[in-house]
Amino acid sequence: MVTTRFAPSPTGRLHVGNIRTALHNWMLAQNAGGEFILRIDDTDAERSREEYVEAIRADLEWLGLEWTREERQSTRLQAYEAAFDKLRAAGRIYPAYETQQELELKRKVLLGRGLPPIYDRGALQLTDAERAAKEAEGVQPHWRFKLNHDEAIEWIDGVRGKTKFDAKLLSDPVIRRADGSWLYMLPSTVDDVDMGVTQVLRGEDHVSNTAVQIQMFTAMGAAPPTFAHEALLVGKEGKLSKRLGSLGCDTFHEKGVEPEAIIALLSRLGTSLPVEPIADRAKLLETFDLGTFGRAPAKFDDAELERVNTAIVHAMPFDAVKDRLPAGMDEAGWHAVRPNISTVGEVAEWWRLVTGPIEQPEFSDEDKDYLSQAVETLTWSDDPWGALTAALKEATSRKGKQLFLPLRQALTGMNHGPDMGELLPLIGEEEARARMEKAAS
RNA sequence: GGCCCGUUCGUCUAGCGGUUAGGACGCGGCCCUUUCACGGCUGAAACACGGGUUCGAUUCCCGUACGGGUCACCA
Repeated sequence: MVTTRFAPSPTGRLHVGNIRTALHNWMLAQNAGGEFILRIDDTDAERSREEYVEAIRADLEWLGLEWTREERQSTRLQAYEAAFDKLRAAGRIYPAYETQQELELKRKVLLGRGLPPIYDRGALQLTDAERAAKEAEGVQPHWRFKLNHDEAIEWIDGVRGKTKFDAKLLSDPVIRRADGSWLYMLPSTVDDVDMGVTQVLRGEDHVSNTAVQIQMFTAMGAAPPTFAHEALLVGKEGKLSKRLGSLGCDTFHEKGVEPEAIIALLSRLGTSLPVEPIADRAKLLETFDLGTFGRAPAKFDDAELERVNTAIVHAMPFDAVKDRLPAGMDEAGWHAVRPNISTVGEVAEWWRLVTGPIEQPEFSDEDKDYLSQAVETLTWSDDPWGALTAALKEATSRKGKQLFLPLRQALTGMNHGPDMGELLPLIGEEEARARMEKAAS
């Protein structure tokens, strides 16, 4: 049984980076017929907001990434408490009394001396008397997890291969604040154990967290899940997030981007597989493989998303869009207009040409004569446009642009647009006649 | 600054000692077409730099440069 999870903290909307890891975890679970857990990491009561929880659910639903289980860290406090007690009893958790300012200073000093800014374990040197003194002063401790410096940290990463870490190069992480609230590291580990998570796929920014958490799993007597860390997404300019962080589902929604376009792009970007406008998830799922993931940061480009979107829209069947089309637009209308749009929202601009009213340009006398001839020539059939243009070609010396353009302008008011052969039957004989007569007068 | 990862056409990448360095998207041209789109054909376009190792390096080793990540009482 494969179980994956997506664990956002509800402090903002989902953005491309989030969406990507959510998607990949979902795909992993789908391909294995396993579970995909949505875990709301809301231990930070200050920053977590209920509206974002709802937005995250709505975004995932919109993307079609349905989860099989939902969990919430704020409901699991007693589990963290139990793990904390157990680890503390085992000597793996110790109290520390430094203020944040002190820690920052220590880091600055180390950095200034060209040393890695690792916590010096000062709290471990404290005597019982010193600790008692701190407590007497009313200083409440925060708590750190004590890493085992002698234990080699090693795992086979799903995308990076064999990965090693030296625990001495890591700071003992603070896992709990003085006020009793929890930081990311321990709850996440406890959850992964309790919820039976078997595969953790997350961004490269978590590799050192993984090193720490592997020791936590071991300390809790649990087997760690398998880990995979994908390279991060960078913007077109090569810089991380900044702009990417603001590119969320809401933005895409507003711009008329189809969820399928986002899915198609994000499931292949940064892999050795080509990005293709594939709307069929089953196909995407078939080729999804962590082994194809590159280790270099992948560039996310808006323009590429737009291209994928356009291609996907051009291939969308009527049934998939009919609920979003203007009233009265049928399948024939959709097929006529679809090649001219890049987002579904744009159909309205073109559909207007069928329903009217339209605004015609001024025609020269010559064109007016031509158009009145066209009105007389017009006959209605399965293919009125073909018949009309063929007859006019025969009867006049016009050809090419001269032949077609005045007709298009009289019928639609535009000099470009959807295929007239498809458009004319939709406009209808009566309306078409009226438009041409008006243009000719 | 330490540690980790990376650097192949514009972009995403294949490559795993000898290849005309392949593909996809994009771009140019031609064909089709009233326009756009689609489709077909075709073209331009890349191994960061410097040293090794080797008969031979895109591929292996070292260094340099550049980029990314991390070293939080954020997740």
